[in-house]
Amino acid sequence: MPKSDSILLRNQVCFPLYALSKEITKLYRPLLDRLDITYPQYLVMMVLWENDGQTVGEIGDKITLDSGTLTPLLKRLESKLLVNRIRKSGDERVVELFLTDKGHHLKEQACKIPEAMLLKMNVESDELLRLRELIDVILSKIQK
Amino acid sequence: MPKSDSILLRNQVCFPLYALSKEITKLYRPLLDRLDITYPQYLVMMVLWENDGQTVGEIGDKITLDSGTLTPLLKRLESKLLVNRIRKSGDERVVELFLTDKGHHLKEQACKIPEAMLLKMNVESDELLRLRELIDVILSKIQK
DNA sequence: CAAAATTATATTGTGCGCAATATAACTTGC
DNA sequence: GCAAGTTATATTGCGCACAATATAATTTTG
Repeated sequence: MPKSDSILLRNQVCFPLYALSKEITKLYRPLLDRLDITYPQYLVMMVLWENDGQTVGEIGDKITLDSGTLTPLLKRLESKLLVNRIRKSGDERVVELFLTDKGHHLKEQACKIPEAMLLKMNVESDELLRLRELIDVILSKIQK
Repeated sequence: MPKSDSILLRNQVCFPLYALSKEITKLYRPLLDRLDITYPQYLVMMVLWENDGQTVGEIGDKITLDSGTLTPLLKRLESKLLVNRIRKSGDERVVELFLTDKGHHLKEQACKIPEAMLLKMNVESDELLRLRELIDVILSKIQK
């Protein structure tokens, strides 16, 4: 590729990635609207469904979000009555997140989302698998 | 994969994509800070470097952003004296964007960014090419 | 040619995303 | 045991991202 072409949008690698990420969030939106949560909120709920009672920091590590994003997001989940934010006795700096009954129950509805997304995306599962493998390789190289 | 695993974060395909997109924006940031622009602003500038004098709508189509995002972003580029927003004579609804001299000159610095990013990402160019091909396939399927 | 429909951008409101900073609680060293 | 350093979350400020709506200009239609 001639050097003069390197600044053209169509030759960028990261732009399609940015565009695809946004497109997929848009595909999730109508499904998540029915649960009255957003995509980042859905990520937090998945983390808690797998393991209830995690701290803000543990959740943030898993979904790569910092407290500036998580604190207000978690307060919104609390105002929707999906989680409780409880300061740890013994170390008052730490806030632990616990699912409410409503938060636990939401999992039953959420379970249908992955399959619904596969259908909406209209993509071969083989392609998705290759995409994930490739992304995982690149992510691990970048993050170290 | 058992159905009960489908809601686990580690089994999601879209989460690594979301995470990688954010990571890459973070890699761009120090490079773009030197030009005093953000990643979405950089995308707009690339579109204008390739073809000056495009409308808000044309720019939005190319980088998949709507006027709610672009109008304030373009005003920020204008306040940095990188572009001029000029209402088209003959159709006052249309705003055309023109690079200033400063905007044109910024391209010379920006030309170094793609190569710098490749170095920072520490990824085989072969892998990046495969990633882009895969993403393009999936994007085209989703967007139709 | 005037009312209705369409088009293009702008505005508003909500929710991320993140850097920088603040605050409060805990731990360590002397 | 207390001052200094560290840790965990919270706050602030700015810039996207996008849905919903508004506004204004143009085009279409009867």
